[in-house]
Amino acid sequence: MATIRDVAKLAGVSVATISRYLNKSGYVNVETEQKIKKAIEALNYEPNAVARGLAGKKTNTIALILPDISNPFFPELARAVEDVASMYGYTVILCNSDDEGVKEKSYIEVLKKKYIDGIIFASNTLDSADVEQMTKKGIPVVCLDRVPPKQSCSVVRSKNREGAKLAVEHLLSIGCRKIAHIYGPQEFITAKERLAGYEEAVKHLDWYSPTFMIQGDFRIEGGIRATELLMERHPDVDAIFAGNDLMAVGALKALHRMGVQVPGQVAVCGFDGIGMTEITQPELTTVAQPIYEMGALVSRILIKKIEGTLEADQTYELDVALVPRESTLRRNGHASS
Amino acid sequence: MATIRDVAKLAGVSVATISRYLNKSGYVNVETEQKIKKAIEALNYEPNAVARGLAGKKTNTIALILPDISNPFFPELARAVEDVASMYGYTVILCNSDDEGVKEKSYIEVLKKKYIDGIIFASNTLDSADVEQMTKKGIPVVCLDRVPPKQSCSVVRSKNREGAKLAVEHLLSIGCRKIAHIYGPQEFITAKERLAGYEEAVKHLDWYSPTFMIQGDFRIEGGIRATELLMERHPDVDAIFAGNDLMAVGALKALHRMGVQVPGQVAVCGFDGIGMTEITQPELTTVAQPIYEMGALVSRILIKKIEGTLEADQTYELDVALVPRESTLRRNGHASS
DNA sequence: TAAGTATGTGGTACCGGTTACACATAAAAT
DNA sequence: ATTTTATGTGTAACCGGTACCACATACTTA
Repeated sequence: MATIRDVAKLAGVSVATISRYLNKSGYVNVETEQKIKKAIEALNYEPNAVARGLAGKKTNTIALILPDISNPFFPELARAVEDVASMYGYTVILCNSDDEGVKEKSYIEVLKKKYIDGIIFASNTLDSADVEQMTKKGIPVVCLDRVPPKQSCSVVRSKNREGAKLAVEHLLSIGCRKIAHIYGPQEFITAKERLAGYEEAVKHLDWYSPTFMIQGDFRIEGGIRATELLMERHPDVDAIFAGNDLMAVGALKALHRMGVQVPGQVAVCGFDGIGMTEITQPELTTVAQPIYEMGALVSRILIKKIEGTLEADQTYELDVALVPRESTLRRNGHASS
Repeated sequence: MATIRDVAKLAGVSVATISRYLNKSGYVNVETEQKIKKAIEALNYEPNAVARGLAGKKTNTIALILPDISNPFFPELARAVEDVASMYGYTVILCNSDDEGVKEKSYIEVLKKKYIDGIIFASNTLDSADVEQMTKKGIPVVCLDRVPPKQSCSVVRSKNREGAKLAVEHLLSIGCRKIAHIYGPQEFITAKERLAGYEEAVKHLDWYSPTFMIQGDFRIEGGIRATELLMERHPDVDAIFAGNDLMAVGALKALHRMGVQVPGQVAVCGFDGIGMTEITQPELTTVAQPIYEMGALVSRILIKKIEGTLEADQTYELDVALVPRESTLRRNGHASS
């Protein structure tokens, strides 16, 4: 592999000139430029990114720390992040934290040592102290769907509370009377907000009772269990709003096993808008987040922070949209009494 | 950030000794060791990975090039690769090639410049010349589910042909008479082999005809279209074996729209064993590949090649397993005539 | 005409590690 | 008593770039 000094020698100029030519920093004569071009061509020279990284403390690499890439929410997000990153000449390192603080920290250690240019957090454990520590060391951080207490970094999120209300309103509008909510683990701000939105939307209704709220785990299995428990406790429920799509899928599964018709007897609505919702039977109504756009945005923001084009830490709240599908098809008058 | 020279100064020794201590290469006196430890502690020293990379031409980074992480087959694979990699102290770079040669090549360019230690290919376009070029430059490559013509790298794959036969046999065993096959794009060796396996299994049966084989695109949409075409052409089909799960999901969707009962009138079987197969209604029978194990294996092999523990290029063929589910429930005698 | 400015280039220290080599000492082998 | 051998440490070149600074010309401008 040829080095910059080889090129310099062959072109008959100094390495400084080559470097200036490569980075378009400073003056280079047109004729010199031609000679350099030829030399580079002849030697098949490619500047070494590691050396550049060492000299310039910039590696053109960002990290994406998420709980688990095999959670169906994240592949699309990761794809968006990588698309944008590669468009800007950055490379993406993938980290699965399983939402465990220890793993997150250990990734961060490694990433710092590797002179990573910035980090996207879609994982949950980190507190604002950790984030501040990063940003102070000059490593930009952007968070997804989580807000460190003190605004210590930019944040991209979507309107969970509003989304939850949208879901409830939609369920009411199709004639549902008793709408239950399966909420996710309250460590997740998304789960908290969706629960809050649900409560806000239903608390004024006469049937309202905390017993309609039941905990899930943001996964299919938890959705199943919660639904079983719920239907036992409240056989009169005619709609389930799940805190995310996976739990909604679980609800669908559980109801099907119990022989309960969806949407005939119970309507089901999820949250997130993952691809899975289109392949269930019936297809699942969901409050869709713009997952790809979120990933693209978070990536773009990070890169702008890295390149100094963006200064202030801001919170970006993206709109969600209700996607009505078969699982909440309107009742023909004969809504449950 | 403290450097090795700071540590050396504080500990009152030379950088060489620090380096030897850090890498456990060469002698270091026990007392010196203690002094170094203290100094490192005091300065909160962390060796700089980029500098190490430059000096040692080893970055402890591998790349995973796949078509698209949002294709449901790959997240689990990626997770496995990353799990094993991080276990061995490696970091994983994610690349989405969309199966486009241009993108693959451009990723490879970047990766080479970054002194990446090795590459896992789960993408399809590369020919053996490209691979050879890599391996000659000392960058180990391991391929997944694709065999470069001349064995120029290690390969991990699964028994596609056998799997296809398994599927056909299973469908026959539950009483199916006319089994169609939706095959994937023939650029993919997996599609080719599964088609071959199918043909081999059915060509001796009296109803056999090439018209039972129909092309899909390895995605849901293609599965739908192929199924529509197929049912029009052959209303007498009583089983569909799809070349992958996504197309099987498409088949399920199409049949449902047509009002065809699954498995009552037509049984459906997929291939791959992605998570989605468990959430369709009916749940989908599939020939499951050990996706996680494949990822873990491919990652382990790559790292062994990097570290020189493994020499010869080998092909690892993993077993597949038929997972019978609702979409191929046994008929009660009344199979279609 | 002198000073100022835009253009063009080279020398070299530096980024933060690794490692070959030289050198010193103490213990073991001959 | 002398040569080996094992142990321990330091000097400095090197990995392959970047960028500051000095220096040389050629035009402008005052």
